[in-house]
Amino acid sequence: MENGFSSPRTDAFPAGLRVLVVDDDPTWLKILEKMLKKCSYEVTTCCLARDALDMLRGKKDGFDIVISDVNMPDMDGFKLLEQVGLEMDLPVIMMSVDGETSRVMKGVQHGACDYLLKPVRMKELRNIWQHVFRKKIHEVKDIESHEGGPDEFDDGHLLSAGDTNLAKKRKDLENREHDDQEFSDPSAAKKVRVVWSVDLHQKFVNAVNQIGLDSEYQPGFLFNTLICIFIHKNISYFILCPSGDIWLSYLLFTTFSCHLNNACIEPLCVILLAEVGPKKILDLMNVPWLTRENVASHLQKYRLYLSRLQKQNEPKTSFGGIKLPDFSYKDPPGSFGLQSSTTMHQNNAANTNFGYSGNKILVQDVGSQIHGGDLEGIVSFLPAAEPKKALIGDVPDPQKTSSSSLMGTTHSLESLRPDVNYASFEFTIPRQHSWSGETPVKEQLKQEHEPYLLLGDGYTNPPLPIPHHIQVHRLRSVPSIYPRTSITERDKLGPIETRPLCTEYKSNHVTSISPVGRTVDLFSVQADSHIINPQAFEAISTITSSTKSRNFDQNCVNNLESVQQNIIPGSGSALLSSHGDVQLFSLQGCGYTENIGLQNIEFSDYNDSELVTELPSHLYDGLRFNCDYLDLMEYPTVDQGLFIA
DNA sequence: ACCCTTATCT
DNA sequence: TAGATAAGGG
Repeated sequence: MENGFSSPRTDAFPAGLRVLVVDDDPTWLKILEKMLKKCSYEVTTCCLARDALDMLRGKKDGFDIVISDVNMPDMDGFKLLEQVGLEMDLPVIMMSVDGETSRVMKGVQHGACDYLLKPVRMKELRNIWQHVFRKKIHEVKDIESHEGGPDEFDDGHLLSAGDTNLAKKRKDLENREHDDQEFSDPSAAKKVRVVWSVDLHQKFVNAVNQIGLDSEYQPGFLFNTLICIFIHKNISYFILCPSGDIWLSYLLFTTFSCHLNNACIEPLCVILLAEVGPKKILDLMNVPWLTRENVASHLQKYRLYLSRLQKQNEPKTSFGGIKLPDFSYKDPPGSFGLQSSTTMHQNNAANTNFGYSGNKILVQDVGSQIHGGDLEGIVSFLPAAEPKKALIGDVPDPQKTSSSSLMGTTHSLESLRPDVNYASFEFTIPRQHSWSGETPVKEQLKQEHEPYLLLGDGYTNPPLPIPHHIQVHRLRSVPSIYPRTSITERDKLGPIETRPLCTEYKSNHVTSISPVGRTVDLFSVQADSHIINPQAFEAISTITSSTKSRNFDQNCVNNLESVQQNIIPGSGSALLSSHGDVQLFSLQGCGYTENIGLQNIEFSDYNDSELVTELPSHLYDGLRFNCDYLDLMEYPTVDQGLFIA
């Protein structure tokens, strides 16, 4: 097509692809339009085949590709297909709810370049550009003399087209033989090394950063863990909501928030964790010819690069001048794998350096003065028994906490990989309670091999004035570039049996920090002299098990109970109760002898069986985060562009 | 079946 | 060295 992607000829080639969608069903039209737009395509819809034809005729070069339903009242889809084939050389994709071979064959015979089955998946739509692309390639080839063909694509990535085709084709092979023969000729098969130009790398980095920022709900995509920190009666806690789906986490959190709210507890901050994998990056990058393997490979190098970078900065890596224990007992920068509980145990004893590791974040209240090395008051956790499986039957002794209790816990999990995840937090709390989002909390996220047990000494802290309204002012998403640590067992959650009681809790101000670059200097964060509750964040350490809970109601109740039971006033250890997905930790600072007093938090609502419902999809919208959190200024730029070169 | 990470290859 | 590929694992 001469029209090619003339209009969209931009960096992001497939973006702007002009698609004409024809379907008599308005609902489908809408859906498709939405999906296509999501792919950054330029979409035109039409519910009548005739109109479609008219449009095409009247606007030659107006479209790059046509997607048409097979069954339409005014004109058979095949007929349309035929006409288009005759009059204009546009790739046409047919679709229908019926996958009968003969039909598909018919479509193909009539010249369809693809045949999609409804419901159409995003993936498929994302790939439709290929048809246009291929056509283009062929034309260029035919002309041969055109050396400038590739110029169409500024990145000069065209070279990899063949590779792309093959790669993509591999997957579609089963049902797309036709395409294969038609498009993957020998010449195209030549594989070309992908060159990660600065531009491309930038896209990569952007994608990484974006993960965790994109607030739109996409099942199984993006976020999957949420952490909420709050203080109650001078004791800080945090809730960990690991799940395969951030929204589930969010719902759980939301629900919990309501109770907190009732108890006049305000979350200090909310952190979202997201896993970053080649696939997601690839999707976000939206670079057609790139393959997952390409990204995976690059990601590997990137991680190495980051760890190198980190190592350089290591000496500086101390909190408030405190030298942190180093747990990376093993290995070089490259290995950030997750460790088994056992390993962790060992590590605990060992001293090593910081390292990154998946989904482990380190947040520290920089403002508070932490005494390095002082591990007294180690935060402990008490994984609660999971109702059903009771895998974690025994609650470790809070006192023993740390490694030992962890051991016990994890060991009881059979095949289940100890879904243990430690997180330490390091952040600066901007003075006051200005959780208004105006004072962005800067957080330094760090990843390390080991749970961090940083504790401060006891301080004498004035009681915290507790706001009456809980509001999540900040939501930070923190995509982890490092391998996941199985914080979650995604998708195993099953239907949520909870009902969001306070959807209004959705955050209004979400700020995010750089997912990746965090290592490097976020430490510059100012340590405000007026920390709200220094003691509160002395240390945080958490462990999470991903045991699933079936019944949120029950769990919540259990939670509460266990919390109340387990609280050991003055123990200085953290206490945790958990139902599979939400865990509550007390982060009591040393020297504090106050009871957690969650009595005020009522979970009774959960007892209402009527509340047990599946997560209504419409809630997603309601829970959609606002996007105003994208404060890019907060992004460290460390990694941008540094990698290359 | 799919995706991820790591190690190794080129 | 950078990127591809193979291997192992969840």
